[in-house]
Amino acid sequence: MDSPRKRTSTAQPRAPADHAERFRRVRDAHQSETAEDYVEIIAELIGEKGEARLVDLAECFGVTKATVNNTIQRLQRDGFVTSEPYRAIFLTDKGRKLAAASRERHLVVRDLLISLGIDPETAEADAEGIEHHVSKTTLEAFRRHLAKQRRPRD
Amino acid sequence: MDSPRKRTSTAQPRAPADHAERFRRVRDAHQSETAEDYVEIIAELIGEKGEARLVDLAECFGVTKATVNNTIQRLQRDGFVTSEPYRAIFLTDKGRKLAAASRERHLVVRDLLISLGIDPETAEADAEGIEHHVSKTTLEAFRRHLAKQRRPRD
DNA sequence: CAACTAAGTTAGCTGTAGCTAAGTTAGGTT
DNA sequence: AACCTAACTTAGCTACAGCTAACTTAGTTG
Repeated sequence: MDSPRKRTSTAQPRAPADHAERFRRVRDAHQSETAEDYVEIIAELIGEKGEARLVDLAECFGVTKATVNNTIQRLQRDGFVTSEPYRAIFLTDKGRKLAAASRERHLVVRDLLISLGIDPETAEADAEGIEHHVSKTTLEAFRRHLAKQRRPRD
Repeated sequence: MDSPRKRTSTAQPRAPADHAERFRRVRDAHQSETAEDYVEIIAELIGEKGEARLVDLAECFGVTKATVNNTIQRLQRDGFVTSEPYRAIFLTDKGRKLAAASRERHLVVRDLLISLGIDPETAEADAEGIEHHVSKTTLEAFRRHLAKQRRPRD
């Protein structure tokens, strides 16, 4: 017996080194990353070309078609996309919502990095990894900072 | 035939949507995350108690001892730690170096978040996920921003 | 309309990262 | 010295995320 997933909210009296919960959250974020990245790109492709093909996704992510196929099946299972054999991939409502939120967050993160003097190239690249770990609270703070930057004297 | 891992630096003439390289970097970051998190915590435990026990790591990360055992074996294989059966875990030079760098980066990221008005609690939590995706360039920019904050009139 | 090709699928492999359950070992207690 | 118990290990499972190789389908083109 050894189950670490229990203490979801036992209100430990200020655990000495409560890393556990934080790491749990990072692990959870990793779970959602793939979905977020895929729906974001799918939305982009649909916007650009009207549809998202498996081969385009493979190209975009730099992985094989087989890998994309696997992932799409998972995303379909989880209700983010619809796809029929040999046909293009489309987003469900759930997928579209996630895509919009992800995109917005991505842009905020990227712009924040730029606002700190990071070159757009690097900002774009780092935002890709960072975005998935930015909590609501932090995202809000980023937005506030950007707003402040835009109208310095106020 | 379908290998996406080839184009390491073929200097494509400004690829239209060169997401691929970015995503590749995010995947690479994920690879190193575990190592960074572990050596950081191991260093901390050694600092506090003189040694790092498997059971403490399990507690810290909120995973089972079996999982930690696996991970430690991988870290040993990769030359970050030394460990003998039923004994505590210690860092190699390589491990210590990684731990120091990770810790420093972690602190910079956390402090940057705090400097943007995020509460320390959240900053600490988000830093945990974000730190692994902060490039050298970005880290430098973070440091500059912190330095500027500390002496506003200059 | 036949055939070719690009797109998509399937099968089967690897490695990481988690888990449970059951077994060992080391070290402290009696 | 014997024995408990906590710490550690091992075995065997799941899911994700990648790969290659081989196959099928759809769509274009001669």
